[in-house]
Amino acid sequence: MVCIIRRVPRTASAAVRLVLVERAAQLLARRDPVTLRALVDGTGASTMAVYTHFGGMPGLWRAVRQEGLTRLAARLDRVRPTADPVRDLAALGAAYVDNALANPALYRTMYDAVAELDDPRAAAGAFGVLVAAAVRAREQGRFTDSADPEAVATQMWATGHGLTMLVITGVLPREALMAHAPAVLTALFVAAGDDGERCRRSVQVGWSTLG
Amino acid sequence: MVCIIRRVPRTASAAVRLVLVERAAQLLARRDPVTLRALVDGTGASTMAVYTHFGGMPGLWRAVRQEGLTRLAARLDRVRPTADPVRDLAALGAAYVDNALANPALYRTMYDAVAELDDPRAAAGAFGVLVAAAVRAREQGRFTDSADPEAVATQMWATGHGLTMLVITGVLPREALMAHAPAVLTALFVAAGDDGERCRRSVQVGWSTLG
DNA sequence: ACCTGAAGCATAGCGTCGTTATGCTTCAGG
DNA sequence: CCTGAAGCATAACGACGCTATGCTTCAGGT
Repeated sequence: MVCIIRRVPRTASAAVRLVLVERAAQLLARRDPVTLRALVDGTGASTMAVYTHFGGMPGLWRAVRQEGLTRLAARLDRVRPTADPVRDLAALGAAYVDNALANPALYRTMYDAVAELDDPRAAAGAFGVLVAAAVRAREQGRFTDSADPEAVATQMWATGHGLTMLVITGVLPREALMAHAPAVLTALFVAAGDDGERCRRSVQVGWSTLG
Repeated sequence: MVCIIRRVPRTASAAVRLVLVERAAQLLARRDPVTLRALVDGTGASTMAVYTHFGGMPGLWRAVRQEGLTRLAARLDRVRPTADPVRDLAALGAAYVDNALANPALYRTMYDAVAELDDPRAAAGAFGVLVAAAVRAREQGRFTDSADPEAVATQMWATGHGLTMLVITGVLPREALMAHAPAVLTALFVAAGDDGERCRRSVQVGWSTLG
């Protein structure tokens, strides 16, 4: 029988991977060019490390996108559900934007080729949190029965992504995001069936969790 | 007195600029890497042409972004205003999306650094068309007096950009755009004050101009 | 206890990238 | 006719991603 399990290398291979990905995130945050030689300069490793662990720069970028998605998922997990699912949806939107503004370069990198990820289930998981909140909103009668939770989540995602990108690229100021995001979310939730004034209050409470 | 007006060079300088920018757009559309040497290979010019006319690759990218904006503005100009301003807003959204899907690589390039354009007035002009339609909607009582036309236009832009980017990057299928865009637009216009059913009809008519 | 073979890594080099220095050609203005 | 600046071709430079090569290390079999 062929041994499928790869033997554990003497230096924990996963550790080198983490160091390189984190260094890439550092370079991105510092707006430094993420070059092969700049990556390994700080770690003491040689350029070959990128090829043994990632198979080349495209593989490293894939890992970096995965890291961005992991941070996003962790940030969304910090949003604890409450009795008000519409507030929760707004809070998830605020957390999403908060994460993007905290790591703008990493956020942009994610969407360079988000279609090809190492682990697509991580993306599905993060999106599932949004859908789950929308389902609860429908169960509690805030959204009409004909409202599709996946559609609401998709529209939230798309609008949030659009506003976030325009702010990150410098087209719109940060204040514009704070001004428009709650308004757009309210419009979407009201269209899904929520009562106008009640929705406005829920969104305001949920969005204010951003600080 | 010093002559400020530059003399006309023997080969019309503007022509070379246009050729190079168009070649860049070709390479982008063909998904070929836009390198300095690939640019000049087809034109018979040498690499120096890029430096005499654009001062380097960043300058060329600026010109390419401007070209993308010009095409977008031309596409939006083809939308003739009607008696129904809400229909017009939806038609402008459809034209925007149509242009982006026709030139996806050029569209992405535009937003790589849309904040730094050669001629920001071109962007303001294209955006102004959107604002003007929103103003007409308010004047005709479709939107409430408290609705801010610029806010509606900004929210339309952001949501359209988000949906478009998700489709271009391959996250969402094209059908998703056709399914969600009219719904989001309707939600925004209803939030601005339009009547639900009337808005739905106007958006459907305006969006259907996409074909 | 020795041998074997694969994995991890350092070094050196390749081709291509954007960029620049240099010199030739062309032509308007005096 | 002379002068000087603009446009362009050539060649070269440093930095980039990538790869070929050989050394070191150590688990697993005999």
